[in-house]
Amino acid sequence: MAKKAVRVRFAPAPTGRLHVGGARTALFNDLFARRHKGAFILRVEDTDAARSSEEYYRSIIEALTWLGLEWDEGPEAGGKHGPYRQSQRRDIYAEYLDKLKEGGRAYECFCTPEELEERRRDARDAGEAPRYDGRCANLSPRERERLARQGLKPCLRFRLDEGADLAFDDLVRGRVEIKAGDLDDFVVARPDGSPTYNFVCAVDDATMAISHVIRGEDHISNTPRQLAVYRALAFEPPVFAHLPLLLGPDRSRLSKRHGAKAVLEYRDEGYVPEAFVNFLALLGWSYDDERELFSLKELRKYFSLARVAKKGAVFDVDKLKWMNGVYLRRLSVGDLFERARPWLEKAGLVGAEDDEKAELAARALALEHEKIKTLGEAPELIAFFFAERVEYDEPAQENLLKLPGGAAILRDVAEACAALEDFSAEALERTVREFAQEKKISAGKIIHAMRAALSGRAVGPSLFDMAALLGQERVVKRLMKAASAYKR
RNA sequence: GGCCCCGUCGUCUAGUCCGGUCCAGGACACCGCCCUUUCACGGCGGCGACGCGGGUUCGAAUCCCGCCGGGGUCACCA
Repeated sequence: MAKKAVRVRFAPAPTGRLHVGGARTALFNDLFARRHKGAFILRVEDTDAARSSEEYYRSIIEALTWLGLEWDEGPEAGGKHGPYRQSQRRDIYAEYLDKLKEGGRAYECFCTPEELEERRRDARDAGEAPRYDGRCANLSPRERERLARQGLKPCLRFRLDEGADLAFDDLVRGRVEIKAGDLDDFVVARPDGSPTYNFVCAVDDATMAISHVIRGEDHISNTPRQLAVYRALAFEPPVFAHLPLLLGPDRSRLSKRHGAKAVLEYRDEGYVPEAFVNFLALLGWSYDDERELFSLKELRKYFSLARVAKKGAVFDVDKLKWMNGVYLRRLSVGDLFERARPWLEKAGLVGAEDDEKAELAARALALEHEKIKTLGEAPELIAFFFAERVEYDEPAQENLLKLPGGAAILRDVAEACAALEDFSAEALERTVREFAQEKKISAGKIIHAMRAALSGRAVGPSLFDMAALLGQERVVKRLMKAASAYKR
């Protein structure tokens, strides 16, 4: 048997922004396609005109692009199985809808949404499964005519074959057994003729020659219905792989109620795509018992559905943050600055030009390199280098107070600094240590007080590096300022 | 409630198919120590899990049965 070419798709509905769950699904599709040298198709499921918007479509594309995913066919990429927006595939659906009708696999149903809703409620109250009872399944032509004359517009339902075995072999979960008897005749087209999800999904996957449908576990229950459509239309069904869901801290499906954010929000907070993708890949997939750092390229080489877990995974921001730090640390100081630049500009620390401010920011950031976890933290980490006046936070004030000799000592330190000809970190350190010894004060105390005076904080980069970067003038000024603050 | 899926440290997971090498390995988080001018980085160490009950077996996280727990889904939304 000739192996079918691998073709997978990611099919978002542009009714909202791309969230982490969707991003993970898209990523796994990309990885699977690359791993098997197949094609990755982007299909836009915009049949719900009321809820779909061009703006959401744009933002989804933006998010996928940011992640670094690449699709071979899609609305803009083109391809020979297009169009790739469902709103432009009406003719195709109409054609297959006709086939369904011709084959007697669809029938008109005159029940109104209100009636159906009521029946569902009753069934639920009676503790029964709320399923369509098939009352319109065998309407005679005369009855149909009578109902139509009453002004009722029928929708079209799929006629399920009660005896059909709709089980399938899922690449992640193994065999999933579902009997047709557990399902009801579902709607394939609304009264206005517009087709619904389970129908278009099957038709699209078939006509786009999709070989593997990789999607979230929440679609498992739709699979038998789609299988039934494949069968009725004599399509060869694809292989299915249902990914475990992404969970919130309470282990229910991740949603906005858990503060689940859109992918682009993570970008805006300063997470880098290489870390985000790496982290996402590990949510449900693993390589072995220890390796967990992978580039997109490596993921595309190693990914395997066989190693996808069945259990849902909780999205752990702490670990994402750690991983982001790992990737940030791997950057050269120049790259780190360039990537943090948008945040620095937004905070007003640097301008668009490469001037002294940019130079200072780049060097300051280099001193905070091993500490930064997200690019969004960059401004607050180095803001004190730019501050006109230093504000002392609580711990800083304490360190200032803990300095034996207080203001007088600080003034002496300032003088010593002012007297330096060579204002390098090394010279500075030598001077301060000698000074400490001379005054019989622990170097640590002086260093802590100086850090407080220079940055207003108790934590920060190596004091001498930071002082050297600040420059003699500012250092002396800030030390004197801190000394005078004691009197208050 | 029906149907479907899932169940190893707090979290992500390795191991489960082919039972012994697992008194269960790695990572994040947390705690301690070291390095050290603080924080961080790094190093070392610690805490911490096979949901429960039966069975099969010389031996079970791994096989079988039952139970319990969690989740998903039941739209003219996708």
